[in-house]
Amino acid sequence: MSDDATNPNPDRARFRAVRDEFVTQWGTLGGAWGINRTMAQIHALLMVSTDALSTDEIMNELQISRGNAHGNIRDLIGWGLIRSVVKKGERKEFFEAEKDVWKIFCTVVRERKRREIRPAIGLLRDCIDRTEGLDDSEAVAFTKQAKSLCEFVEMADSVLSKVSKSEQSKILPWLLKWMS
Amino acid sequence: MSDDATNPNPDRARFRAVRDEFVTQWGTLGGAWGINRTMAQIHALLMVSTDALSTDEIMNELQISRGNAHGNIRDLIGWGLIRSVVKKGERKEFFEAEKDVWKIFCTVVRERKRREIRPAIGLLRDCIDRTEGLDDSEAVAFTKQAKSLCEFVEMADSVLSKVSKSEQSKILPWLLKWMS
DNA sequence: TTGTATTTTCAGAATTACCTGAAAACTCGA
DNA sequence: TCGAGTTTTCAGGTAATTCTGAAAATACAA
Repeated sequence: MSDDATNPNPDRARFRAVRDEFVTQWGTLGGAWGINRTMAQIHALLMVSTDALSTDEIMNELQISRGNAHGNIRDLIGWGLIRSVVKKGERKEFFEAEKDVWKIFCTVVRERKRREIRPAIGLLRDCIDRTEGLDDSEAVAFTKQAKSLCEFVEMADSVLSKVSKSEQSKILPWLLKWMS
Repeated sequence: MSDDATNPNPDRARFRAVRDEFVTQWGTLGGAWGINRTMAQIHALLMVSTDALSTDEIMNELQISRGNAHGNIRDLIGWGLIRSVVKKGERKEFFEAEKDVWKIFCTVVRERKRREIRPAIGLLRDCIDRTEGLDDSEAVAFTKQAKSLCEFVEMADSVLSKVSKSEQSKILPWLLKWMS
């Protein structure tokens, strides 16, 4: 009898251990960037999976509840980082992540712009509008600082737009050349 | 009698209202980027203050406890975003923020590189080392994806290093030209 | 329609992160 | 050395977030 049942490919076991550590740590890192830990873990898991996984498989791999898995999967779809796929002959939904790192980057940039950078610009412009011309030395200093911040954030916004809309093959050579 | 006591410069009151909203909202935005809300608020407050503030003044402005103010002030100093200054004739410590937006940006980039990007690179390299050459198709795919991620993060790290070490006056014109 | 598989929802539980306030430690002039 | 002013610490409390699990809703094949 083959020992596959009791002792399958040992390399697979070693791989699993590394993958699990990767998923866990990636989740922790996500936390530092304001991303829900579980959401980052699911994303990590799908990024390194060769095939699409069902909600149940994700629940099992990460040892989380159905509700938790479901919500974070929906959030990831909302971010555009994963998509649902159908497997023929299966009624379940399966999920797969975009694997291309440059595309992932562009997606994250686009969403963060929309969710956080735009609101920040709105806030700053509003603050400037409402304090511009006030007769108070502190107010004058405030407006000046708000304008500096606004200008900077708007510039960052433009740069990110350009970068995330361009082709990786166009930008990378530029950067590498410039960085030398 | 002048009505200064009962009705001081009304522009100052309007300014205060806007400033308070700015500080509050900036704190909320910080949350989305993994930054403690109070820390972001203190930073916002000091960024738009004309003079350095004491711990007690910060406590009063933000209505927070001494311990909370103290800890977050120390964290901001740890990030290099604010510094303590001495006022002659005063025993208290006062704090002021760097106001130059480009310098703030460079400081944040430097710290985030150190605290999060470097550890991410460490994790990825470790995962690659430990799965390279394993005889398992999933492991091969994992290693490949980890290499892509690692390459990307290392590139981002280099770019950020270059940008944050360069002069604003050198980078900005370049960016603006490139973006046109 | 009916039964089964699957997804979605959400109230309450659990966890985590954050904050408070008071006491201890420290600083420094007198 | 003393004492008032100031900073630091931290045990315990609070608030915010995240997670669970079971029930309800939905989808679909027969």
